[in-house]
Amino acid sequence: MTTAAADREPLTDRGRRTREAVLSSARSVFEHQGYGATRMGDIASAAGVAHGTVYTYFDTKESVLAAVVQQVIEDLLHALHASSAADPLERISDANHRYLTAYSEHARLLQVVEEASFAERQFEEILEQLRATHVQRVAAAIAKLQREDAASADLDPQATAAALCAMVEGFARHWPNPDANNTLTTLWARALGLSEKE
Amino acid sequence: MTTAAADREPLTDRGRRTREAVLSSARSVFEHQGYGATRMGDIASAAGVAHGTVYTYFDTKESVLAAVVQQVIEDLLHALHASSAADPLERISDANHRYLTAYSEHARLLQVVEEASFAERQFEEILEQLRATHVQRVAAAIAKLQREDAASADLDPQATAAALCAMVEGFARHWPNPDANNTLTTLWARALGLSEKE
Amino acid sequence: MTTAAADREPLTDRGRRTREAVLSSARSVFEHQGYGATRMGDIASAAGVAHGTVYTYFDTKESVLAAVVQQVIEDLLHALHASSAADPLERISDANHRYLTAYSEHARLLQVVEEASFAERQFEEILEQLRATHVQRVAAAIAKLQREDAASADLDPQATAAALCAMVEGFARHWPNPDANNTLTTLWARALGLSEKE
Amino acid sequence: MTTAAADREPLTDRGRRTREAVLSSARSVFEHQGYGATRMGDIASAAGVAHGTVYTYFDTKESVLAAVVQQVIEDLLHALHASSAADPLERISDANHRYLTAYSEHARLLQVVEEASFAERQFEEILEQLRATHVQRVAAAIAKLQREDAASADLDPQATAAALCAMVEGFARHWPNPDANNTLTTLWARALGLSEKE
DNA sequence: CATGAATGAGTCTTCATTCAT
DNA sequence: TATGAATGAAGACTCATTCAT
Repeated sequence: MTTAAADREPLTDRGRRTREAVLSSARSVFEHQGYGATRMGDIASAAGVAHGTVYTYFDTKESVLAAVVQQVIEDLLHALHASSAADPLERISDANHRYLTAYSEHARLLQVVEEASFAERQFEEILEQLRATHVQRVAAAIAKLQREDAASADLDPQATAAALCAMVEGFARHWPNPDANNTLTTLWARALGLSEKE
Repeated sequence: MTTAAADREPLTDRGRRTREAVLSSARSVFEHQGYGATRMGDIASAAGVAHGTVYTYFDTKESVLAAVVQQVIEDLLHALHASSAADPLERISDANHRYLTAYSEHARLLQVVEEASFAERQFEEILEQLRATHVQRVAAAIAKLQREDAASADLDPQATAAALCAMVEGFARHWPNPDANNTLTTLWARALGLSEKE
Repeated sequence: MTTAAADREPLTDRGRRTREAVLSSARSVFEHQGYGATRMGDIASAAGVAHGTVYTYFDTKESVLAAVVQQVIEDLLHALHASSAADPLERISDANHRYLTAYSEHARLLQVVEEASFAERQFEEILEQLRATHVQRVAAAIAKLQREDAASADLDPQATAAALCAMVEGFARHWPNPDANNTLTTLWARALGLSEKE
Repeated sequence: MTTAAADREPLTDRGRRTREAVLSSARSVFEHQGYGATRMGDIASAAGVAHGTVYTYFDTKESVLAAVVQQVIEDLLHALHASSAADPLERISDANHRYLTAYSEHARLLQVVEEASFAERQFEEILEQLRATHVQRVAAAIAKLQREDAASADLDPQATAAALCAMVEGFARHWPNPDANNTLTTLWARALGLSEKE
């Protein structure tokens, strides 16, 4: 609802192009060097602009990352929408697949955000928010499965969701492999007792 | 010969005490401020020694953290020993309990190590090594359960272990709660199909 | 030919209006923020024009202030004309009144000029010139009073004028109050020995 | 009562010497170049120390000036003590002489402080305080003269003091000449109506 | 061993001015 | 004329590390 990374919007096309170039270069440089090791000059060079030009659109290094992150977060939140599949198993597989895909694409940047979160509280909150959202959605999905008698009723949706989300995130972060989805879906299904149904 | 992060071993008793003080203060300061925000002077002040004294025992800031980390890693590796309980469920509960306990105790420092890992490759390797060890042990445990027919045979021990370890680590990091063990043990048991046995 | 600080004269009506707007905004901004703290962009914003437009009419920040100052100096010099009153006391009161009034009106800007005089020699000279003129006029007035036997003959007009001018300026700068004129006139009259007359 | 310019006190003799060198060089550089035009590096070079050494004792450029100023203000306040002479005229001459002497010695630095006062409020307050103190002391002296019937009773001590102090300060600032004291004393005496006595 | 002073490379950020459109 | 984007030199301040005592 609010564009947190407003800084200074370009008014012309040329400006728009420059800002995009800076943003895109920034993402690339951040991913390669991390937050702390990235110099504002690196970003400028990568974008092919002068040192000071970065400050035409962004106030600080922090706000450059914030702008980069905004897009990523939007993408991830988008990937978190519940699946509309009828079959419970498929729903889970679907959701995990979408999240794993999105997460993998942004994995390196998310790590950078985590690094930055030590220096700037803002990013800690962003990550917390993202995780909380993920857990909420999964908890809701579990509750729904329970109402449908498709998942074990004795599981606490909230705690279970937290654990399963941790698994997905951790898996995506440290063991990125193409088969991840199968493994995860199987484990989720078993953990939730999906096999009990019907 | 034994201590890898020794830098410069103290020769006198007084030296030994000073080094300990520095190390202990360092851990505390790192935990409170993070790696990047910690100044060598902060560590010195906290230890009640002069600025330069830290360099009597450690070559760099990095090596101070390395020395602090060493103890933590040893403790965590120790916690990873397989349980000797006879009951499979108990074995899992036992192992997770020990790891969660150890992890919680060192959670903040491990975060700091993660932060430092962006600046100093050394720490990235340490964390990777720790995770790999964790996964290996869990994979071995799963394989053993499978041989005992206590766990579903169709699970890939390696992949499953990776996912479950990710769950434990993520859970310990972001949702530290006292009931964690119950939740985790239940989910592990279901995921592994322990209930199928007998 | 007449305006010394012209930089670039506007050729069109629109230009004339823009230049006036910039000049007027500049004065206001300088008065509020001082010379050093004023950014060219602040002036542009206040005038409702683009950043670069200021440079259409002025070469440098310094020359903007110079243009602003010019008007002020003219006004002050105008206020320095000797009074035409017949009564000596009235002449003094009159002159001081006019100067104090003019000074008060421009007090803040004169302070700004003083600030700028540290960075740009030009303004130091302007202030010196203004003071010198003031002293000359007062010295002449004193000499005239002496010739009329209305002021003590043993006073050195030059030195006395310098001291009295310092008093007026200092008073106007640091203790601006509506009663200033009375106090000053009384002191001047006594100092000059006006009461001795008749 | 409080040492406002504490920053970081040296603990050793060597440190004490370095701090003094920096302070003394700083004063000299400030006087020559003004506040705004002085670079921290200029101060360091002048003191023969490395760039960073200045920061061993002072937090900011501002605090360097504050430390320099402190000594000056103390000296000036010291010069403001009332004269103990019996003769009223002598008392005035005495006091003015002392103040003019002290002021002249520090005139350039006081100008620099005035310059800095535009950027840093702290210095504005220091100058205001100094002026207020001066006025208070002079007002008290005038009141005393009035009680002794040595000065005209119809003068408002406060307003008169303000005007006379302005005269002294302005005179000292802009027309530093060796004869200043005679001129000022004469004018003060006449203005105060000292001649009326006896 | 311990101290604390000294070093100086490194970085972010500012902003007057220039320039393409 | 007017615009607003681009430039890049400049400077304050930090802090890990070294060194003289």
